[in-house]
Amino acid sequence: MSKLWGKKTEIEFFEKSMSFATPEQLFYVSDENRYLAYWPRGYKGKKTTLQSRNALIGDFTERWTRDLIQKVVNSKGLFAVQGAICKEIALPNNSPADVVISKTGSVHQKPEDILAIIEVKMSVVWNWELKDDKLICLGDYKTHQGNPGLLRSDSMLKAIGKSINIRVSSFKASRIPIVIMGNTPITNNYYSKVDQLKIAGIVQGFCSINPEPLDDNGENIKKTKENGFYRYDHFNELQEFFDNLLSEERSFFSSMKSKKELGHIIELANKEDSYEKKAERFLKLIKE
DNA sequence: CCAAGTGACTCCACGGAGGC
DNA sequence: GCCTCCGTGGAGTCACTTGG
Repeated sequence: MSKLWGKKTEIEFFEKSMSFATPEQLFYVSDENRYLAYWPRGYKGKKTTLQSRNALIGDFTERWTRDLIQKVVNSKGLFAVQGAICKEIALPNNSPADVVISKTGSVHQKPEDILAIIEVKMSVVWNWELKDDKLICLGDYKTHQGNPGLLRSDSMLKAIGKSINIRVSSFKASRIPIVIMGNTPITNNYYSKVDQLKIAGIVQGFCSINPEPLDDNGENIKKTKENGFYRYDHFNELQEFFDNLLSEERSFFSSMKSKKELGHIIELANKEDSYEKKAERFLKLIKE
């Protein structure tokens, strides 16, 4: 069974990165010459802002997610593609999809081949110290000054913005589910927002694949009321989510019409024989 | 009244596009 | 082929708000 995100994943990130990057590119150097992943809570010494780690952790987490999703869809004969480009649905080469589930393995994608879009928003969660070439975990995200992953409000806003951008890009994007994958919980003032985004059909779910983001069994949210956020604790749980997500085609729809127009559209759509045909007619009519 | 949280703003590395 | 510009993404800063 595949492992989800945890301390071992972060050790892997640092060890892999240190084969080509210097410690100064990966860690802050404190006043006492300690090498730290984040500034510890309460640290009052001189601080700098590390930039060189950003691209590395971004690439690592996207690759890691691609590999995880590939295991989820392997049995279906599908592909998980990192950095997928599809200009028609607002995924140009300077802002590609982090990971997509597709019928083909190519970076250049057609809208009809894409089955799901996954936006990865992950970072280093725990604090680490590099000491004598060894990595020591100093504590969870409550013990350092950083605000990792989806706990940052602007990360949430970026994710929402990118999702809406895809939604309004083309009618071809309307059947493609969008999932935001992080490795932290979300803050409580986004609980109702993620549920509303799910109900409105903009985003099909924010999730964390970090089963134990806090040490000592620290309490953290498992799910919101309407499953707009969900923490996956096992690979099987994640597998079930994607099985369900890919099992039946859905359609996103939106518009701004008068009640009179809408009533007319419903009346016309209702003349069709089956529920599916009524839906197809309705979706066709509201975009006219 | 103070600590924690929030969000706008800023920084910087990277990589692609386009000009020369 | 080189250089400059610019968008992207992770992360720190800081003024302000909120809740205990």
